Amino acid sequence: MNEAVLDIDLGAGREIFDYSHRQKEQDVDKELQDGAEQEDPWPGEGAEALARNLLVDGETGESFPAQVPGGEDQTALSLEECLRLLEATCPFGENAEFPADISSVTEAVPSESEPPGLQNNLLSPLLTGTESPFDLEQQWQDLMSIMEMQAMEVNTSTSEILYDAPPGDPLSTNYSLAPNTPINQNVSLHQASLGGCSQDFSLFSPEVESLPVAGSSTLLPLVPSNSTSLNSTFGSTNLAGLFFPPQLNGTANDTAGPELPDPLGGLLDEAMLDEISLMDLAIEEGFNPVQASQLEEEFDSDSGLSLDSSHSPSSLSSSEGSSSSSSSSSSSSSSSSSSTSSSASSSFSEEGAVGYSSDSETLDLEEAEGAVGYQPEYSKFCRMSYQDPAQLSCLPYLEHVGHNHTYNMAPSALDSADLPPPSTLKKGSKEKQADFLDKQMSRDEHRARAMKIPFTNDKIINLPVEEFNELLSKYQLSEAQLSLIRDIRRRGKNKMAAQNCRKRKLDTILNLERDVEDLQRDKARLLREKVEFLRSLRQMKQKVQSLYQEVFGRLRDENGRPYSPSQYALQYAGDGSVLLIPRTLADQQARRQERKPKDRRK
DNA sequence: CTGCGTTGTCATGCG
DNA sequence: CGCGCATGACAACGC
Repeated sequence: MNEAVLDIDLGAGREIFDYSHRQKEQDVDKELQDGAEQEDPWPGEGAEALARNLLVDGETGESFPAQVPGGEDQTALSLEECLRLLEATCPFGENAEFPADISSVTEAVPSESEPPGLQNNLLSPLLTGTESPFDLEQQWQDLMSIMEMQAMEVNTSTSEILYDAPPGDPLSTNYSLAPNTPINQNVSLHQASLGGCSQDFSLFSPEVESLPVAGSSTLLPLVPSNSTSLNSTFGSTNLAGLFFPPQLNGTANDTAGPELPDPLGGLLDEAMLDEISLMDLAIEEGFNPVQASQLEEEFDSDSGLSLDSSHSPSSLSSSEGSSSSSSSSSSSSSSSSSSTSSSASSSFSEEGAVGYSSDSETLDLEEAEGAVGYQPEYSKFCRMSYQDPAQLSCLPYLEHVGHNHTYNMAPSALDSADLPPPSTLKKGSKEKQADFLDKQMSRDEHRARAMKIPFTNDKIINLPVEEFNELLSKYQLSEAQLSLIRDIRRRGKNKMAAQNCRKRKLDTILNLERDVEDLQRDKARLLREKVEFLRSLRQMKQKVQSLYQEVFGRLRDENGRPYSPSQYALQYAGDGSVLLIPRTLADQQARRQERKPKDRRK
């Protein structure tokens, strides 16, 4: 949307920008896809190997002993490789500052309030958080928008494929799996990032999870260190909970997606894409506006585009709001075309008015043919597409064929026409012809003939002012004749002006429709990209969580017993070390950490 | 006959 | 002020 506004503010038509712009977009898309592919082959055994290495890694002096020496509350351990591994799998590229970003996985903290049935209390953190309703609305809007886009795209034969992914497409594969995927949908990742904090803070503290969302949920920046990006959209998973029985959400471990070799990584991936499976359903079974609107009401969505817009081919009014700002872009083309017409009208042609000849006319129609939707209107415009008045007047007999009300006709017709109305004419071939030709005459031509105007109406109308005055001066004309001539000229000019005006209006409408389609495509693309980002993000978080579990599970106290997740937590320190600290201490630090962003906002 | 789309015309405003 | 143009509104016309 912003793009469109910007486009218009620049005063240039979209046609000018679109090519290079879309090239760039496609490049970005490619890069994003590549990034997503790279992250997929997550080494399932990586965590294990990592943990093994951690026990012996003394490289940085941050290693931790496999056996914690007696009674120590804090145990330093190295997660350097863990971080490195995560960084390598981070879809956001080398910009990721992972030592800071790992703190963003605070929702992965084993929570004391978790149900006791979970294994070691370690599996749950990432999967059982509470979801802020704040994001639900946003997510729902996005979802509705995507569905809307797809309903439109499916209903019309467009060259652009949005979610009609090929059978091998990872996304679609996942989406179709989603409804049967028994995983916890209540994933809370709102407090995903605390990046940029130099102070020691609790890693995986449950307290942090209750933090209010610190950022806006507008766009998803590419830079992972931006905490708002992580906050923005992870509520989407809760959407799945709306549609699938809650009992499906309880069990954690399950099959991984085909493209997700690691068992843990696949979990969230499938869960994350639940909402997209709805989109697939919308495509395959047809979008149900009633159901959607009910759900929409449930979330009080204020999605920018109305659902009806995708179903009503002539819903120009519904799209006017979103495209009203783009009228200036179409007006630019209009002005250019009007200038051509004005310059053309200055040149005199023997017969027929020089009408609005827009170069964009054929272009419009051609593009409209391949455009998304609005096919009925296209046919309509085809039917009423403007005939060139000059062409028409060159073929006067054609005027009788079509639905053409023009009163222009060839000068030769003047000779055989009479003033009395056609109904008074008698039978006879000549009279019939006269009748026919008489019908071709405009009222003004009849009047001109009646007033014995010595030159054709065409000259009256189309001659430049100077030549026109010259012509008038050549003849001795009465005041009535001069008045009629002036009226004829005025009406003729106005007639052409009206035709041009209507043509412009049609062009404007077509341009606006194209703009709407472009914007809808852009919106769909952005939503797609957003989903991709979310998928990557969730995978990353899943990996961090599994690493946390792996590391924590391998910790042993002086008696060789594992630490209780309810009593201890791992904490990431600013210097790169990871500490094992009591929960109470971690909670305190988490609360301190929580207040800081709040104060900053004030 | 009615509805609708097309076209011409008029009135008006603007440059 | 006249002119040309643009455009909304209206009416006529044909299907």
